[in-house]
This record gives sequence, structure tokens and C-alpha cells, in this order.
Amino acid sequence: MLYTYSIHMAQHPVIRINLDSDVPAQRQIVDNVRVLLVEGTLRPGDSLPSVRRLAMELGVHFNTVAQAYRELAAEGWIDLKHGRGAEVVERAPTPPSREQIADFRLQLRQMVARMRAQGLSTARIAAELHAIEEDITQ
Amino acid sequence: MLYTYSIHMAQHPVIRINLDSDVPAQRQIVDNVRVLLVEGTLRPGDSLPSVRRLAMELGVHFNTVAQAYRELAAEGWIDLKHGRGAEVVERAPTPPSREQIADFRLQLRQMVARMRAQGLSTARIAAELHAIEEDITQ
DNA sequence: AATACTGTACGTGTACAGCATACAGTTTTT
DNA sequence: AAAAACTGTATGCTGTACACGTACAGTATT
Repeated sequence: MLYTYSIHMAQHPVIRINLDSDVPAQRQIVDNVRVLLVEGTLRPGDSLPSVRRLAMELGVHFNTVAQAYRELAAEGWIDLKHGRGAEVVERAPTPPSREQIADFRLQLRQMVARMRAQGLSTARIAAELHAIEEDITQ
Repeated sequence: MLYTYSIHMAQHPVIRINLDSDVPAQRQIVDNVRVLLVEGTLRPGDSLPSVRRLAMELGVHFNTVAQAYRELAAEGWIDLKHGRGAEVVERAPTPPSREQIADFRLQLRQMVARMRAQGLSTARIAAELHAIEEDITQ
């Protein structure tokens, strides 16, 4: 839990990043906010914290947050308006491609391999997969 | 399939990397070989292709492969001997930590969010999760 | 008009990926 | 034994991305 920072967004949601991780802060911010967007915790019309406010609470420079926001804007999730903050917008659905399924399958195998290499049992991993599977099907 | 390179390892297994990906070639090599190691396609006693041979077939510099091999050696998978190639060795089991389960869970959620953002349906994603789950439990 | 907030655009230092090149150890060939 | 052909290793260079500092530009409030 050390070196883990969090912030409440829009009064409710929370994102956390780990400054010790080898994963860049920018990517952690993008990945975490994207989860909130996909899972519906952040919805169109909601406003995101300002780059300076989020940066202060996460312990990074505001330009780091700004770049993460630009990434999310490029993906079509949010709208950045100069001087007026960032707001979640309706996002046009993306047509899936065949490669993505193969990519997803490979990335899953790689993640499972990484976890098994770290000592997690296959039973434990299967349980986590099952839990996520149930989460998204309801 | 463009820009995807592959190589046969030890007569049978195959690894592929995508030079267009933003994921570094080093990491792709490590991740792909780790999958083969965890899934038992590569076993203790097997020898890996030389850094120059694998590099040529993947289309990268041999030092890139060498660094990937060093990473795998650091993880305890292979033994690098000067002048005599790389060999898979028996690996001591790693004791799992509590944080890893939380990390795994978060990474899974992030991966699912990324795939949903790319247009994959929750049904399709759930099917992939289920398939992997069954693969590792047998 | 002034102030305090918003996001943007530059430059700087650092870390890492990828490559070129030279080196060192081992095996095979001559 | 010498030479050649393989093996992995070490060092330096270049390009790119991350994180930060600082100055700028747009908007809302005072």
C-alpha cells in the first residue's frame, strides 16, 4: 500500500496509481480511467478533475495527467476544452476486427503465464478469470 | 499478418512478434517464450535458438534477443553459458504474494476494458476468458 | 479589470529500446 | 595445433518516450 496514491473522482469513483511500478504513470492513469468509463462508473456528462487537481493528488506533474487526458480524448472518451476542463462524452461504438480477438487471446495467455511464473496456482488464476467473467456477463 | 515474424524453436514451438506494435520487441520475445515455458512446450534440457539465429528470423538485432534471454535467465527459466548457447533449466517455484492477486485482478479488468473499448462484445470476451480458464484447469 | 481557475506548448534531463561494433568463450573443422 | 565458425558479452551511439519546469492561452468568477 505504500507509494499508492488515490483520488476521488466526481465525488465517488477512485483511481490509484503506483509510482514504484515500472508502468509509466501516464499509462496507469489512462488504464484506470478507461476501466471507470467502460464499467459505467464515469458516464457522459460527468466532468473529470482538472489536470492540476488530479496530478496533485496522485503525486505527479500536471503535464503527466494532461497527456493521459489527451490519450483518452484521442480514444474518443472525453472532450477537452481549453479553459473549461474535461468532460465525458458519448462515444461512438468501434467495429471490432479479427486481429483483436487473436491479440486478446495471446495477451491473456501471456498474462496467465506471468502470473503462474510468479507462483500463483492455476486454481487461483482460474477463480479470478471466472469472477471477471461473471462480472461482465451481468 | 503483415509485419508478423515467426520462428520454429526446438523443431516444434513457434513464437511471433509484431514489429508494428508499441510493445517493445524485447518484451514480446520474453512474454512469448515465457508462455512456452509455463505451458510446457519448452522443458528443462531443451536448448533455445542462438541469439543471432532467432534475431535473424524475427527481424531484430541479436542484442535485442540477447537482452530478452538475459531477462528470462534473471527469472530463472534458462541458463546462459558463454559460447555454448542457452538451455532451459529446472526452475524453483516462487512463493506467491498477496499483492500479486490484487495486481492480477486489476490487470484483468484493465485488459477487459481495453478490449471492450476496441469494440469486442462482453459475450465474446467472456467466451475467451472461459476458454482460457478451461485450458489451465486440465 | 483583475484574479483564479482551466488546458496547451514549449524546452530539459533521464531512462530505455534498438542497433553497431568489438570482444571473449566453445566447438568444429582443417 | 591452428583456423574457422559458431556461441554469449560488453560498450557506445541514436532515437523515442516519460516526467518535469516554465511560459502561454482560453474561460469563469470576482
